[in-house]
Amino acid sequence: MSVRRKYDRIPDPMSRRLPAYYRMLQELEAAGQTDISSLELARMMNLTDSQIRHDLSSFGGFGRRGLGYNVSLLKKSIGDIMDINRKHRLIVIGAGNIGRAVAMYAGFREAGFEVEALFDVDPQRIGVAIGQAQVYSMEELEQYLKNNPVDIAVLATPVSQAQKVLDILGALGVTGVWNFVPATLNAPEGTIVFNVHLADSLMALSFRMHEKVVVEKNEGWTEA
Amino acid sequence: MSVRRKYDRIPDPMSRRLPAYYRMLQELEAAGQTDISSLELARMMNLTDSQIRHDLSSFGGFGRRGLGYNVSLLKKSIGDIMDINRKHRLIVIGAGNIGRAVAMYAGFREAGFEVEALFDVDPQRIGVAIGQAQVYSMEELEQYLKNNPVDIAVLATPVSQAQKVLDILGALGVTGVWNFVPATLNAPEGTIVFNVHLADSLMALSFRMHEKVVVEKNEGWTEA
DNA sequence: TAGATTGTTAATCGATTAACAATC
DNA sequence: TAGATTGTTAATCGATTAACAATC
Repeated sequence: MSVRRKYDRIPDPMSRRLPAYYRMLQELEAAGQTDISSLELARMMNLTDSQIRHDLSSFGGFGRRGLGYNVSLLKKSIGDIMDINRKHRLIVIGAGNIGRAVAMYAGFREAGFEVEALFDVDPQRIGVAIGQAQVYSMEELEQYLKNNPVDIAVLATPVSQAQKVLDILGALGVTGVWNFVPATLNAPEGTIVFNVHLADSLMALSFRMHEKVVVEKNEGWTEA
Repeated sequence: MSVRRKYDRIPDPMSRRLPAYYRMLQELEAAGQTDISSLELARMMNLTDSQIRHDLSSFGGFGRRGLGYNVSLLKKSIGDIMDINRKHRLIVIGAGNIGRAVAMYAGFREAGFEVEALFDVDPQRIGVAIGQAQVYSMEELEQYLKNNPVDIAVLATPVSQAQKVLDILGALGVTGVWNFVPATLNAPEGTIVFNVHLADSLMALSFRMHEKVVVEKNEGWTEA
C-alpha cells in the first residue's frame, strides 16, 4: 500500500476520527452521493473543514482541488488505512452476556469481522451454538489457534480470570485483543489491547448530565 | 455539593480519566490500601504524577501535602463529581442482542445503574423477562415514563428507527441517552447523547494493529 | 525538624484552526 | 478563464508536563 504518512504514529484523536469518517462515507455512499467537499463533510460531522483536509492530506491527498472528494474512493482509501477491506477472524473468550452479544451482533459480520468460535470453562456452555459459531472448552484453545490463525480475540471473561487469559493469548501469539473486562490489564509484549470499558462511558454520561445541571443552576465558578 | 471547579466545562480528555481514576481507586480500596501518592497512582495508570495532581486539584484538593490521597475519600469525591453515588434508573429501547446484554449485565447494577424496563415493537419479545426487567410494547413508553421517571435511556434499536425514537425520548423529557446504534444522530434540545460505537473501536484496533506492522517492517516514512 | 508530597503557576508540547497558494 | 476547493504551512489554542513554594 502506498499511503503517505507524515507521522511516526498517527495521533490518537485523529485515529478516533478515522472510523467516524468511514461510517459517514458509508452513509453517503448508501444515499447515492458521489462527491463531497470538506466543508459539507465538516457540517455533517461537527468538525471543521480545515481539520478534515488536514487529516486526509496527512495520509496523502485523496481529493481534487476545486472538486472535492470522491465518496467511494475516499471510503476505500480510509478502509485501506484501517485495514478493514478484508475479512478478520475473531474468537471470543468467555461466553457470558457480553461474549454472546458480540458473537451474535450482525453488524460486525457485515463489516467483515467474523466470530468463528467462543471459548468458556463452564460445561453448561460448551458445545452450544451462538450465532454462526460454537462454544469450545478453554482446553481446546491452544490446539484451535494452531489450526485456525485468528486476527483478534475478544476478552469477555470474569475480572478474576482476565489477566491470566490475556497472558495465555499473548503466549499463543494473538496480536490483537478487544477487551470488555473492566479491569486494568497489562498487555503482553507484542499484543495490542483495545479496552472497551462500558461502565466508563456510562459514568461519563452521568458526569456530563450532572455537570450540565450544575452549570445551568449556577453560572460561574462554584467555590469551595 | 461544594466542589471547586476551574473550568466552565471540564475538558474532554480529563472527563475520560475520571472513570479510570474511579475504577483504579475501587481496586485499591478492595485491596485494602488506604492511602496513595500521585506518583504511585501515576505508575499504575500510565499517567504522570503531575497530570494526576493537576486533574485532582482542579476539582479542589483532595490530598494532604506530605501524605498523599486517602483512597476511600478520593473515590467518594470522584463519585460525587460524576454523580454515581446514587441509584440511576435506566430503560432500554430495543430488546435485541445489545439491549438484552445491557439489561442482563450485572456490572451496571452493581454500580447503581438499574435497568427497570425494556421496550420493543416485536410482539415475540414483549412480555418476556430479561434479567430483573421486563419487555414492554413501545406503545406503553409514554405512559411508563409518566409513572416512572428514568435517568437514562439506552438506545439499541435498528439504525432505521434510531433518530425517530431519539426524538420521541427527547420529547418525553429524557435527558440522558446512551446510544449503541451505529448512526450519526442529532440530539434533541436538552438531551445529552453519549455514543458507544462498538464497531468504531474494533476498526481502531484493526488500524493500530496494521500501523504497527507497517512501522515494524519499514522504519521512517512511506512516501507515495 | 526533616522528609515527603501536594497544589499551583509557568513552560512546553501537541492538536486544531486559519490562511492562502496551488490547481482542478 | 473564473470559481471552487484542496493541500500545506503558519498561527493559535488547549492540554500536558515541569518546577517549586506551601505545608503536612
